Amino acid sequence: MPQIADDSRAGADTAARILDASEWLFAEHGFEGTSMRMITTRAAVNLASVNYHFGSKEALFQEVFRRRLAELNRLRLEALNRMEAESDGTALKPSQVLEGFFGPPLEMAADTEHGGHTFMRLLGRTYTEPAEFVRKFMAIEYAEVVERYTVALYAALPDVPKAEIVWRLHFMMGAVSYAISGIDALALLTGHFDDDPALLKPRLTAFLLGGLRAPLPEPLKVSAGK
Amino acid sequence: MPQIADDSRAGADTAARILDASEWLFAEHGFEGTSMRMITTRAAVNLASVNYHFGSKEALFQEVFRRRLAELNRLRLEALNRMEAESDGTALKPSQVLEGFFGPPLEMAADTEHGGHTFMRLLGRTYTEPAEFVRKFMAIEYAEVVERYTVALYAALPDVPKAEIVWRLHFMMGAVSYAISGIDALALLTGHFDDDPALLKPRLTAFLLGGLRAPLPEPLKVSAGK
DNA sequence: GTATGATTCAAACGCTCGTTTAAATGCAGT
DNA sequence: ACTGCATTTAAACGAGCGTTTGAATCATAC
Repeated sequence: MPQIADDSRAGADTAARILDASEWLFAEHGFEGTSMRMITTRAAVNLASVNYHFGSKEALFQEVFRRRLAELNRLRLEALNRMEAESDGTALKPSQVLEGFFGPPLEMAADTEHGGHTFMRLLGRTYTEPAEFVRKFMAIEYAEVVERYTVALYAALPDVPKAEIVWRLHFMMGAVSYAISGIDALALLTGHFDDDPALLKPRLTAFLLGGLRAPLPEPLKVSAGK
Repeated sequence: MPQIADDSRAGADTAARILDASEWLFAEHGFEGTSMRMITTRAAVNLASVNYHFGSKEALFQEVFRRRLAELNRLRLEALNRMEAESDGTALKPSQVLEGFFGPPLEMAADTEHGGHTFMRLLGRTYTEPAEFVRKFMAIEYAEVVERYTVALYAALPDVPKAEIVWRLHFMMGAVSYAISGIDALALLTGHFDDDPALLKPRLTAFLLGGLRAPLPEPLKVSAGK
């Protein structure tokens, strides 16, 4: 094991190269489909260095998530804090809440130069890949952000039942996660997709806002207003 | 190799047991995470019988998809044919098109007794798992349904640019796929989810309709109307 | 320049993987 | 009862897996 996780040391760049290589490989082939030898070959480091620097393959996987998720959720909380400070106690608009929550991941997904896009693809597919050890870890990492943003959404949409809001947040996360990680899937299905990728964010935002503010479904209208 | 793929023969029930067992295991652990020995143990058959009946692990995976996807898309096309026959050439309502496209998978997902729910979880996670050999296969299997339904959506929403409709179909598929395959993910994130699962379909439909009919995003309004 | 401790390295560990083999078994039709 | 063929079975194959080992190498402080 290395002494400390310090960036200004000898093996620092080895560890970083492993993280970048494995991030891409995990996104491309999944956790089980990525072998240690694939990682160390791509990173151009010795096979044993993954275990030396991270302890195990599982621990490496978690570290890949930790460094990106921490940044992502920090940005989300910063945005929410800023908006709430500027609103003088009045409720935010739904579009503001959406921008705060989905803006950071969408911008990260648009960043193809620093691995952001790669990580968002990985995150998208990990939601549906229920590896026990990463689910618990994500629940912890997400807890504060989800709590803060659901409260903000309750206030932004006082007429929508809270359970409905939670569901719609769920639906929105699906649409976003899928839009990011599965873009080429649709290209395969439809063929023509020579469209400007910079338009993804406004397109998606408009769609999400429409869904979020949609009329309540019939079976709920009678017993709504919880 | 078995002579023919006939249900009324000696090994028919062995093949069916393998399909059911592997469907569940693939959904639970993914393709790479599921081993031949896990499958044959769960199906209570001999290890070699997978290769005997299906040829290889990959071929088994494809057969798991083929039997369910064929049924799913058959239902979708039937629904569309029926609705178009009853509409006397006038365009369908957006809600009808959505019901025809997303009704069958949602009902399949609600069926926990015949493996439908299991398969929809598997399908959801396979969208984001880009195993080359299954992507091409899905593209073929989906081609007709997507073509027919996009045309129906164009007619149902004459004011929305076609590119926008394709995008929104994409977003909707994400929301649905995620809602089906990732339900427990949200339960982990929020804690409380003792809600009636039968309400998923109306909730999701209301959300999708809202998104589908949302106002166009700002950057598009100027150059819209393609 | 030598001691010290972090890092890299080649090699090997035991294990599980998907697949193949050849013999055993079941089940017609005659 | 026997033949022919589909199916099942137990055993083994080579390959790749994640991890561990102990020695070689490097950087730094004296």
